[in-house]
Amino acid sequence: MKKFNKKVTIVDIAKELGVSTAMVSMVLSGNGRKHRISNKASLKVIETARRLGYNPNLLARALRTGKTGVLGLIIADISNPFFAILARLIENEASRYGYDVMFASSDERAEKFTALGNAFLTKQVDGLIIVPVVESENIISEWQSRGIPIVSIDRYFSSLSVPYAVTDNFDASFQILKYITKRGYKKIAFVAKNTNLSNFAERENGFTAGAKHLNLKSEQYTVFKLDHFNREPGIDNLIKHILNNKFDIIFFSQNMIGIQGLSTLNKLNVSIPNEMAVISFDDSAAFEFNKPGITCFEQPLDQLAKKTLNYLIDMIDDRPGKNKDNEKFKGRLIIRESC
Amino acid sequence: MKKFNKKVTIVDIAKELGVSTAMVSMVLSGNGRKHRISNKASLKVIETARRLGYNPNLLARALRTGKTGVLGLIIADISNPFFAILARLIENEASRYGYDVMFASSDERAEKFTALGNAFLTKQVDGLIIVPVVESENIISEWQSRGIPIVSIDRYFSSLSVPYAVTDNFDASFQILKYITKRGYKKIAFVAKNTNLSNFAERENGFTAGAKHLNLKSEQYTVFKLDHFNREPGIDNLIKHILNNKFDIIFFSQNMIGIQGLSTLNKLNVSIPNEMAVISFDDSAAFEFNKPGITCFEQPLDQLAKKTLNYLIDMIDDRPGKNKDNEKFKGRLIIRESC
DNA sequence: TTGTATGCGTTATCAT
DNA sequence: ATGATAACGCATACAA
Repeated sequence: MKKFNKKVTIVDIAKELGVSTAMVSMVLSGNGRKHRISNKASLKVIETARRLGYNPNLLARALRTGKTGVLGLIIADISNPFFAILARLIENEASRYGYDVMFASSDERAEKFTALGNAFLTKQVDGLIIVPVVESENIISEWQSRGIPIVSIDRYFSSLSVPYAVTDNFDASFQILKYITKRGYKKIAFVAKNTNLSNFAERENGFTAGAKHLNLKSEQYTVFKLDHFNREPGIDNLIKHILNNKFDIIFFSQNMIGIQGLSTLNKLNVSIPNEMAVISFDDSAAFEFNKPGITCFEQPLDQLAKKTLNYLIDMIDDRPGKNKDNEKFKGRLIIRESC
Repeated sequence: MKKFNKKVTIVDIAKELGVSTAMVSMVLSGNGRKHRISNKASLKVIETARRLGYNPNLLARALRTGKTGVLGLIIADISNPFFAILARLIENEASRYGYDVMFASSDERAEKFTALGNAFLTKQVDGLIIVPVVESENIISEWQSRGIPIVSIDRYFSSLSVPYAVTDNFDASFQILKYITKRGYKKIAFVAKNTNLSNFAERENGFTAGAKHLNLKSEQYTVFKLDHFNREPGIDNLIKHILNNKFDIIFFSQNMIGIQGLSTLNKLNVSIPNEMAVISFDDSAAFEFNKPGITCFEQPLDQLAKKTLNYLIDMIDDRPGKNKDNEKFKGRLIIRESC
């Protein structure tokens, strides 16, 4: 593809006006006043720039200043609606601060996560927003020690001092459990992921701690764990097992697990909530449109996105500690008919 | 944030080995063989680079070569699952070619679309993948005349010669209509968007042309149009109108329209398919989990993504016409219980 | 086979 | 208030 009009640079403008590129640069980068460029000179420059169709080469500027105006976003999978919505909110916030964002999906794999982050850094992104994956502490720590501005969202590692914005998952599970018991259910199946990622671990801890706090007997609740990577189709069997063991409610600990579990229940023609009640973390179109609608816990994604960018921009602009450097946000129950 | 280890550059490596930066550059950019650098020299350079922890500054390279290795993706809204899935497929394909992608959501607004594209171009993306919006012909045409590699996906403008990969929407509607009539439905409400964007227009054309081809009488089908931007909540009223006028099936022309319409039908406790049958363009979790499941038409998104990147990479690498420069792909019906 | 020198477009330091 | 010029890190035409 040939470029027809070769690009016009500050040199062209300087030549056209018989002034120095220094002056042109100063006014065009918005530092005219700071350098006390006269008003008429400024205006002339601006006018000529427009007339010639000047566009700054942000690449050159970035090379000089060290700032690209681009953020790297690593989530688990952009095609998962949970992350898609999160990405949209992050996009909006980033844009408010004048940043563009490059995204990529880690598929929960540490090697891919590492490669993606390194690729972004080689491209000189100004900062990283990450959804950390299993076994990613070391690389994150390395990035941080290199001075990369980095914030994690949705999950965090307590062993690291990386700022984060996450849902208060412990409290969330506790809330859900209280609701379940208030509704009178007596034997609860908590379907979890077999992983120690903070978000899932705290959901489980919130559940078990809540059970103790509410004086539930051990026969009244069980925690089942599914493979984190969804490599085995274990959910069908698990659901059957739960059905066969007189549980009266299933508490799904996540979006995708809930959707899959629901799909299984539907296939088996289980009547909800009569034969089995259901409640799940995260909302989803599937939950809204299932009949009956599935009661669920909605995370405060907008707050997570806002706070994440707050932190990140502060780090990029060298204002550490202007904001408290991590926070957990409360979500809310969406009551429907399944529980 | 302070960077502790100042970055190591090819200069450092050259100094360390007492060779020229030219040589280092050649081997490190993978052009060692081309320039006939000796094997031992190459190995020494590579080893030292690794030892010193060298990372190429892609910004500098880009400034020099004019290629950033970044693609700009402008879709309507990343939080819409349709586009989220598309984005994921595009991400995968881009990665196969070694590209990263910056994304942004146009919200179907021409001004935003324009601003986003220009911002990406100022950042020197190597190419643009766009879902064109209403009134965007001019700016697209301008980009193209500037020699920007650009491919449109999902929709296209026949007035432009921009390569595209889209679903054969005309054929799709025809297929759906044939299925509807084969199933014996007699009075069809086609719920469309009031826009002349190619994808929606061709769905409508396929529908009306199909109706004529199948010798349907004009009383047997009606096209209803909703505001493209969803500014008015007209769908509730429209659904009621359709119910009151003895249609026996609704054909939703799109994802979001189908979901909203379904929501309304559910609120009104309409029994599907007895009181009203339903079929929709695009699949969705809502369609899968609704009871009854909604029959729908699935677009071949993977093929669209693949072809889009084929075209784009060929343009970037200056191989115009290696591929046929636009194509329409067939999708398929997913039969469920609603029709 | 390797080195020299220059430029990509911009910003920023020092002069004047 | 403005100009000259050296960087930023890399790639490449031309020499040797």
